[in-house]
Amino acid sequence: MKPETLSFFEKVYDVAKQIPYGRVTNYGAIAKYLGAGKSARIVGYAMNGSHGKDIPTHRVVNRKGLLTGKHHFEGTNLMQQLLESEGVEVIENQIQNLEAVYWDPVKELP
DNA sequence: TTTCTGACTCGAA
DNA sequence: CTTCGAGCCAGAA
Repeated sequence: MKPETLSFFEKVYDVAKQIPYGRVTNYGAIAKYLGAGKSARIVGYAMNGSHGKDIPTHRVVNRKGLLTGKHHFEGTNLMQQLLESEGVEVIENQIQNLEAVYWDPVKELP
């Protein structure tokens, strides 16, 4: 499989699917893993197109641990509830103890 | 065809 | 200390 044939979105989806249960990551980390450290916004945009796929987009937040994309979920706190159900403490749309649940694809993936 | 926007991040003033 | 701008890719108008 030639990675060149995979568009940026495909790669983003591939990484996002590999986020372990109870962990979270940020857009910049995924972008950096893909070799485009400055394309964090594209990662977020890709999440917008992940609707209907098996992508746990609720595990992807901005680098501050803030649930910037929660507005794109149904209701007002669905994203937060999904994270809390996985053992992630979330207060005011912000992940608490982020370092404990943070998952960096650059370090965790080969 | 060009232009604009978006679930972001970082460096510089 | 705070504030601001530039860069990245893809899709829609």
